[in-house]
Amino acid sequence: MGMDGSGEKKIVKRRPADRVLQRDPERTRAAILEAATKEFSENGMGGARVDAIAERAGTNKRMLYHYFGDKEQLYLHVLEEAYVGIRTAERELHIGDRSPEEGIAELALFTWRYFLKHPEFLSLLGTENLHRARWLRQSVRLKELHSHLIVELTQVLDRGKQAGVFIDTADPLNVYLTIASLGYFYISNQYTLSTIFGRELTEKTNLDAWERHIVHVTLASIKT
Amino acid sequence: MGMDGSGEKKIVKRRPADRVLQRDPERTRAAILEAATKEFSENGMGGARVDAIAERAGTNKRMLYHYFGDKEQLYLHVLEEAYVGIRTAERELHIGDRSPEEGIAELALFTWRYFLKHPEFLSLLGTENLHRARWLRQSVRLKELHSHLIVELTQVLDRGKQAGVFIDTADPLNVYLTIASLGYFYISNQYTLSTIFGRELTEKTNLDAWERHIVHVTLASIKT
DNA sequence: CCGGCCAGTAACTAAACGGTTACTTGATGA
DNA sequence: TCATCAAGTAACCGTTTAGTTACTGGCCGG
Repeated sequence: MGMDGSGEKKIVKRRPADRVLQRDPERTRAAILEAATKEFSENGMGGARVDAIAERAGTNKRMLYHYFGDKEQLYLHVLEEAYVGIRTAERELHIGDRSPEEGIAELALFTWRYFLKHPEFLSLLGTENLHRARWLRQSVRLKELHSHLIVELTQVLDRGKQAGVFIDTADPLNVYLTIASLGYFYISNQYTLSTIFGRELTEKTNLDAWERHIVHVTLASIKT
Repeated sequence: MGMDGSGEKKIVKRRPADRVLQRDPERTRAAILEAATKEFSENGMGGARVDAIAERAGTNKRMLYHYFGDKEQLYLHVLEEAYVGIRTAERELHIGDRSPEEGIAELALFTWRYFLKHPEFLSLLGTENLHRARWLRQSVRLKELHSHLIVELTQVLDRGKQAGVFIDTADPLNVYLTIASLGYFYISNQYTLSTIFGRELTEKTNLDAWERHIVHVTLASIKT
């Protein structure tokens, strides 16, 4: 909070509390991006409405086009921001700090909890895949934003193999995809699943049970 | 083929080969449904275009509204048809015929291969979940079309537990969701995954490897 | 203190969209 | 054989949509 540009000089800017809605490019830009994230994740690319985004952001279409060019570029920014979000969070994670088994469990827990906390990210992934990664593929920003997890995961698995606790055939990408699969499907398909099986999957007890299940399955699939 | 209504009576209908495109309500209806399945699975509910469906079906909008009411009802028919498709295929499956382990493996293989063969079903599931199962929930037809697999799966698991090959905590729904997760995620997210990991997931060798992986993971998670 | 630039507004436009109307064509049974 | 009704066509309609234009107002450097 309280960012006031490059170095506070002469006078402190007076900004009366009763008129917060003065000019503020960064605030407006951020508001549009947040509103767009909601709109796109709730309605997909085809269902999202530019007018709705402007209204949700408390501004108007002109600003949206001013800052982001057009609907597609705005969507791309939203998608990029979402990827940056999970990659940033991943950086806090150090799965090599403890035992290999604990490391894998930690990765599974992190992924599951991140998905659970950010359903809009899963929704955007779904939209992007519906369109065959049309925008992701043309994103220069995301091309240089790889997940470093595969590297770390490879090391953890190798340590586990040498210690004799993991099977030799355990593959890093497979482990990562397994964890992601179990988390993604449960959350993104909760509505059809709950309807068909007549069981509320988002109840606390069920969520906790699935969390334990993911860790169990992942470890069971690679343990000797 | 060769369905000619209720009982062939007096004369065989002459239908000259050089004028196939005569009146044929069933053909037109089916063509619209097929075209709609493609359009909805490729573009989602919001992105699908009624004009595009009519054109793909080789007919016009009037017929579409004639047979299905409006866009939403047409979408519901498409969704229902897709569910009927997988449920019908499931009926061929008898996972209790052999050993418990083979039964589970068979279920995993069936699910994976069905998903692989019918990506449009996965896409429709994605669209439906984006909209929080809005249409699925209001479908009377699908309410009485449960998967019988959970029942059969319960029996197979019980037999395995009694034989001492499966752990006592193995839960039918969890097993089913595990299998579905691993298949669904790999296929529906292939585009973003391939882009990010720089590896073509749909290459034959990778598909085969993942098929084996699903069976391995599923069994490893429930074996004693 | 003021000129130019940028944040912000609102009304507008052309095209696309879902859905309808007015009409034609062809099969069928009394 | 012809009245009837369903199948099928095409042009049309009102609304919504992404994107634009013409304008207002605040702020900062010279």
